[in-house]
Amino acid sequence: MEKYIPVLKRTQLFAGVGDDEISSMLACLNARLCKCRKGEYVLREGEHLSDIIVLVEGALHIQKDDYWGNRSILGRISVGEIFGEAYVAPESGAVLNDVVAIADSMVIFFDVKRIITTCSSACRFHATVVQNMFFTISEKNRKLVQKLGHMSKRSTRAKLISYLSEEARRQNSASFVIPFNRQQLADFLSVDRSSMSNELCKMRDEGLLSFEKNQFTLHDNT
Amino acid sequence: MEKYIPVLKRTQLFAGVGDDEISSMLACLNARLCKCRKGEYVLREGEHLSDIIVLVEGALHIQKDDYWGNRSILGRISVGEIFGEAYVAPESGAVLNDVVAIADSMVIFFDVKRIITTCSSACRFHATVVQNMFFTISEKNRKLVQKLGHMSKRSTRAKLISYLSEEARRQNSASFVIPFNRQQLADFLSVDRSSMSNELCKMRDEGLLSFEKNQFTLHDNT
DNA sequence: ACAATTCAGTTGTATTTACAACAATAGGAG
DNA sequence: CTCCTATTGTTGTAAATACAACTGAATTGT
Repeated sequence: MEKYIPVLKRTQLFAGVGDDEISSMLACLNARLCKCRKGEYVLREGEHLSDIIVLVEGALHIQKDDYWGNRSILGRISVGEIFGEAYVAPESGAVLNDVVAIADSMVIFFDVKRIITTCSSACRFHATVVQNMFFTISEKNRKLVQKLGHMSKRSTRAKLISYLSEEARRQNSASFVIPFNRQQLADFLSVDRSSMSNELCKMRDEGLLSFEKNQFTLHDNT
Repeated sequence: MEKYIPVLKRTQLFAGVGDDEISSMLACLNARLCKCRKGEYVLREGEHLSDIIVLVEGALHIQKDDYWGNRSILGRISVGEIFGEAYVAPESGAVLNDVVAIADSMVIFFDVKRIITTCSSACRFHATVVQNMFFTISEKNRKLVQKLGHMSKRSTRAKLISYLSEEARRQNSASFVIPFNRQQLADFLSVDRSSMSNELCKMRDEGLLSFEKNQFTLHDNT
């Protein structure tokens, strides 16, 4: 497990914690290293979970099969990311998605109870990790709320307006760069790329905004 | 502030904590009571926040104005609920929505740093509150992920299938009751009620499922 | 029993979207 | 330079949705 300390050090969860401290915390937190070959399940829908998991090698897919067996891929987990944090509350019930290794992977399980129950004294940085974990989940929460705000709009245009308004505000400028190309933006907003491209051009022709590649500018229409 | 201890006691945040302990924690956590008259802003978009807030009287709306000034109401906060938890991470940036009192209200602000930094000994239940807060946010997170899963489907039918499959699984039965009427379900999935009703009936006619009022049954189509 | 209200389903139409297919452009690799 | 690919915009059509208006059933309150 020691092998992965440099990786852990770069995660949000262990930010500000030194190598030695991480090493001692691995024991304190009852960390368990787990190898998953490509195609194996890290989490299976219906399981109950009381751990937070960190991916330290490889890559994972979050996927889901509906009642009739149709599969859809909801997201990807990359090295350094944590997952499973949404299921650790006693009342949260079973895991809702499958998590599958799409390459040979290594994950580390941390017992949540051990994390939130600050230990006596042994590891000085335990409190830091608790804070890190809290902030990580808080930040995830914020991103989810934000995305849900865009997605709850009915039309492609409304979704675009919601997203672009947000970015303008976040970057504090009517002119800003987005971190997506057209296909990625369409995927992010769950709309068809060509329809979205079409709508963007209509909005441009109406004078609402202008853009070039990933650079957008919103216009006042006062 | 003492007046609201019975309310606080019933919140998720203070579950399992006695009246006396809550009383002493209010000081320990640097709780600040704040009165908001109807129409006043509890949080304003763009603010920075380092507190978790509990509504103890009244009701609030979460709302948002886009770049061009169009307002939309994203949700309602009722007595006992906590909010603001998505913005307390140092890297999370400014608040993204306005929170407005729709009735004369009372809210209590808790400094997050005080909560996650467990104090020396004074309040025995501090650790319990930390765990409660963590689980509350974790659970919120789970609900958001789940809803996002439904909302990311393109068609009304796919959204319904996603939602109903989930409920069937959660209640561990192909036959189950949903906690919404048709209008509420449509709002939840961000679709038009009549279109949804139409689609539900089509699915019923195709033999995919059957329903009566809020009781749904999914059929195998093997 | 009666009126009023809420709720679910139905229908028709105008609008919007998805989808497929294709054109134009830019950038990179050989 | 030329080929290849990725990206974006464009168009037409079929399908799905929103919207408005209405019906009928169930519920509630008087």
